[in-house]
Amino acid sequence: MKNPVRLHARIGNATCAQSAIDIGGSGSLNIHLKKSPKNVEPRDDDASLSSGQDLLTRLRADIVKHTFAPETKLKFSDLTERYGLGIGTLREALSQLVSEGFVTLEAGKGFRVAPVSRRDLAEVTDHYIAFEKRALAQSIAAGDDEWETRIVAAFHSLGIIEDLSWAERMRRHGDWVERHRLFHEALVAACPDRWLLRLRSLMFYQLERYRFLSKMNRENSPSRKGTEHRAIMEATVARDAKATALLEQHIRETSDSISGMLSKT
Amino acid sequence: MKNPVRLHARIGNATCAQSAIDIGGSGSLNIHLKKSPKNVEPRDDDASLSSGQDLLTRLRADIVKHTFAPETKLKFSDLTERYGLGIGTLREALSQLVSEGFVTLEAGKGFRVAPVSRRDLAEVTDHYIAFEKRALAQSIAAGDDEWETRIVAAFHSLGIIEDLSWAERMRRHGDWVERHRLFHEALVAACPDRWLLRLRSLMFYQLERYRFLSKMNRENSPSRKGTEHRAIMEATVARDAKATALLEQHIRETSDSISGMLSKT
DNA sequence: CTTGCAATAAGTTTCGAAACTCTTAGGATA
DNA sequence: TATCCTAAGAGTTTCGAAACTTATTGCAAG
Repeated sequence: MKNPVRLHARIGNATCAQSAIDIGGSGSLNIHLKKSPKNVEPRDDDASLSSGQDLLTRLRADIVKHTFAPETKLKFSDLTERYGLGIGTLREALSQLVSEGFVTLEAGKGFRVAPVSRRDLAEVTDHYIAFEKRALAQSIAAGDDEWETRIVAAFHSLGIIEDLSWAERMRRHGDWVERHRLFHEALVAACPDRWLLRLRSLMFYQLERYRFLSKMNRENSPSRKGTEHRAIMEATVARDAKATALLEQHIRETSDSISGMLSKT
Repeated sequence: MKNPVRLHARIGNATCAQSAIDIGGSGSLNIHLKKSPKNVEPRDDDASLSSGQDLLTRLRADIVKHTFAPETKLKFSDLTERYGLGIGTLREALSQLVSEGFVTLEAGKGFRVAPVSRRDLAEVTDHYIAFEKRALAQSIAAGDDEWETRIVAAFHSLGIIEDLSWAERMRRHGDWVERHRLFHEALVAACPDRWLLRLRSLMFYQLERYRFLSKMNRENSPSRKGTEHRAIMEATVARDAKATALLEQHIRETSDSISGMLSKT
């Protein structure tokens, strides 16, 4: 039970923490520069941030995935056991999630998962569409070869899962979520407006929480998604202005189907 | 040396009425609250926010006011002394400011005040204008008598300071900042889109940091501001659609003048 | 049965110390 | 002089316990 020596459990997994509000140019585009093997490097790769930042990613993912249902009370006694981290570290991560809108904090009553509603979904959808359309337009205007290539790669990676059978897709849903996010990030990666990317990212994660509902309850026209993604990808790479319209339609259709589910509540 | 009893220094009156610029130093009063087991003090006053949330406001205000210059390292040894709070509490507040974009965090290197730049100002300005224009339009469409009245009141309160002489205005600059914020909040208060208000607020505070630069360095056409505010107020209350155009011009002029200052850097 | 009110339990918030990391200074070696 | 190694110092990150607050229970009185 007791742990006399504090050992920062540094598991070597490469799940790097990408903050939803990541501004910096920590893009995956960066080519790894090989360093001389004889020299000692202060840090191997990009700073796999401290366990606190890692926790932020895990907590947000668990809320997005509805591991914690909306309005669930987040008790520290439960959280410390689940994540194996101290109270202070947990408070720090939860505070950031308050700023991002995933968690609410009432003085003296602790933290709760933020509620969901049809109205909230409608707002998030509208803002996300507005951000992503503008970011995509700017990205199309400014993107270079590397940007194009990354989109094609991300689309292919996503398509591998979308072409699977229903059962297999459900089994690898975690992968789908990750690759879907990377695909949309690749589309807008060349946008030079850092704040626009930041705001887009904020809304993306909010919407992802609703998006997960659709996967949990029912499957919505699976093959269609893949077709839409392809059309968006092709129009974008062709620098076709109608890419933004396709993107809007793609997002809105998904949100509308989710909104229908929420009405039952 | 040790302090066996933790006494939350509870200064018994309104704490946040005027955000005093001079917070540090030895200003902490030593109020001894004897805790008798029988006597309970349930109705001391309306319990204000926890000291942690209060700290968040103070820290943000100090960054906005350039009490901590951009890119300043925020050392806990300094902060604990200045705010009289523990490290954990400070980390919690700083984490939220990271999410809001006021502070950056590098693993192992601690917190720093986020940098400012001409480009960042341009982005923040554009987003803020877009948000506020939409929020104002929706507010005009949905506002009721109470909303109108609040705007008129906020404008009057702001005008009292703007009509003062230059020296007097500078002396009460803290009041001006507060009332200016309340005026703009009143304008959009009837907007039903919660996320739009949230995003607007985020950009407002970012812009306020830049706005403070203009006051610190030089005065920019003082009487004009008041005229603009009046025009915006009147158009809004009249539900005139050109209110948004006036608002945009008002914001952009301010930002442009600040941008000119930043170019020297 | 309902209400009021202690006493207890459950949970939150704060704090400082210890573990850990990064930087810098000093000195030895070639 | 330049380079590398070590150690001390400064600063950060984490953790759990103690102080504090809210919710629940138990019990007596109306």
